[in-house]
Amino acid sequence: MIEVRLPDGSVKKYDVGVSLAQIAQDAGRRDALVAKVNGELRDLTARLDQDAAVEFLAFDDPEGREVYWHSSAHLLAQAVKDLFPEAKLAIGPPIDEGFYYDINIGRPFTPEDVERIEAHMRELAKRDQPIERVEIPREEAIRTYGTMGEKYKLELLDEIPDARVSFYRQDGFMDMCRGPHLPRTGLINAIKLLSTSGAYWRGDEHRDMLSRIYGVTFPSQEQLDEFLQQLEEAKRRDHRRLGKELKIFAFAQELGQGLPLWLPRGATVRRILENYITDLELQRGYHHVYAPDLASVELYKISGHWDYFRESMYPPMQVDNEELVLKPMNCPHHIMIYKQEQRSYRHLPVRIAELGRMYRYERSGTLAGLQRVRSMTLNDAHIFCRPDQVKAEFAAVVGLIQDVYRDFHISDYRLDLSLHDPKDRQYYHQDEELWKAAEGLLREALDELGLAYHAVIGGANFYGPKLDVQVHTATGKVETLSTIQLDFLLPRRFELEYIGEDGKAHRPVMIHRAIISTMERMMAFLIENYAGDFPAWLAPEQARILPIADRHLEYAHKVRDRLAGEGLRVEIDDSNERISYKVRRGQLERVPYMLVAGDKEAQSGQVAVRSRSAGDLGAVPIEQFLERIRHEITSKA
RNA sequence: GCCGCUGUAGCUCAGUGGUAGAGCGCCUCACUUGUAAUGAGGGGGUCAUCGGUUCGAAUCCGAUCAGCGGCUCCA
Repeated sequence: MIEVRLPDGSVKKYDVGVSLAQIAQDAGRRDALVAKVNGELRDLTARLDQDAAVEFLAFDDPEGREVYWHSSAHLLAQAVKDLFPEAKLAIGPPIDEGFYYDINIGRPFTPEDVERIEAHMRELAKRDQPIERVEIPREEAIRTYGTMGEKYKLELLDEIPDARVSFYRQDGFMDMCRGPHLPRTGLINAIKLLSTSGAYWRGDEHRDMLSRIYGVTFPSQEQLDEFLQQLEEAKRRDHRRLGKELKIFAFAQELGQGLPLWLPRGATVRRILENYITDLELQRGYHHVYAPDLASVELYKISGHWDYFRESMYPPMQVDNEELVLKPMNCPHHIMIYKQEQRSYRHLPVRIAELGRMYRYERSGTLAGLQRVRSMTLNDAHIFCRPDQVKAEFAAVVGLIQDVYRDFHISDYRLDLSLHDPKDRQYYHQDEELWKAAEGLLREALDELGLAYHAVIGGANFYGPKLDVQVHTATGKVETLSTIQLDFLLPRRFELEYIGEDGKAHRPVMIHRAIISTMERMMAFLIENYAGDFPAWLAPEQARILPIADRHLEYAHKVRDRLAGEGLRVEIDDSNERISYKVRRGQLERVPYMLVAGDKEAQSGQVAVRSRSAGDLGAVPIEQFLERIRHEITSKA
């Protein structure tokens, strides 16, 4: 007999060899998809031969869902193999929201193919086949896959050192897999294949282009419907759609790809953002500068951008005896500003900031609305400091980020510690000592602040490691908003110095940082985060006066002048329309306040206030409304 | 850049080999209006661009450009 301990603390005795499925059934866990035995995920079909702590995971558990989607990927592969026996399977993992499988059938999947595959998956699921784990000797696996011509599987097998490898079998279909998996295909009820795309084998653009099919599955149709509805909701938040609707920015084919136009309303919001962050930085000891958009190639040869960043730069243009490029980064310029005077240790840190316009050649397929563009203005700054000041400066930047995020109500983010990949000799400078020093220092600084982060190998810049603040876009992608980068390299390349207490020259450390990202990306993020409803302090139009009839126009102008005189952004809807129509238009254009002005209001010096979110608030004196919106603006509510 | 999909009026979309349509927006007129659409009339598209097939192309084919979903890359 063995003892099984369940999460509720109860202990049950079982015969050796009892299946986890049996235990789940006894525990009344009909929703169990997979088990965790002594903290390790196991198939429900697995058997126990010694005492263990067992818990069961259902679909509502992230790990349970992962298994569910992993098995769904197998089901997809099985369906494809049935319909396209010549298909070569690559990999099919679960992802955050669903799963995919990379497959090569020698041509892309057509929408019709996908429909057939989806239908066939349903059929296979309905057959409710048991999913079994089998372990076979490595040699046998190589032989089998060899005769099947499964070249991707063979390559994967190459990297598995174990003598025996595990496979999962359902209904005659076998796939090499570590598992675990669902016990039966019948648990997969609601199936939707979402999209197809090309994907390089092993993510390497020099290798085979495979066809990837994305899908998602749920235990019930209701859950699937809800998921699909959420996708629709997300589309409504998409900054590309809202940006057009709300006349914030635009692209023109005649202008070129990735080159956004800021329309008046967007420009207004941008100006507020720029003033906001500039003021904050000035308060915190930054000095704002301006640098030209063009610079000599020489500058970037010194910095190393020419060697490491050239493919993201626009090609140089020859003018007279100079070779000029559009600047892809602001750091070398700020370095030149640092070098304008001899610096003493007493002057450090020197914090040089700029809303720096940059141009980067991004590959056309990567451009996305304002999230990824080719001309952008970065809320950039470079802090030149002594080594002993790095941690304090780092902490100050983190503090600034936290303050700013509070103002913008940003709470859903993740910290990535982006480190260099020593194997990538192409992109990273080769001084391992410098990497060690910079990365070590960054980790220390983070640990001292008690910040939770996760490390990303290969995420660093060529000159140093960084801390990236990652946020989600409406379409579910992850983008960097803020970044803090530690750099020991450029000070050396530019031979930066400060005179120390000892009267000798020392080398400063550089911190590159961006708080509200580029104006473009921040704008995209804010549109999505607020779903188009900018709070009053950011709204391009804060209030709109709606005269009831023509005879109220004069009063409307008086109100406008009063409010505009206070610095508010106010318009009058003087169109020949009924009030309900003007209200409707104001709501659709997301104006935070509408001020209705009719006979009553004109007589009493009032406005009937309508809030975008709360509706009709009744008539109040103009001064009272002013007080209300002023408070709302200063509190950034 | 690569793979796939898409491209019709300012916007959202219908039209699938036989000389271009709707709703909204825009303009004009009337109504002078009280919190999410007043009514009537009007203007507006070389159907992304270029080339081909055809008696005839928005429709079929090719190329180019742009957008979208991914891959790769990144603020």
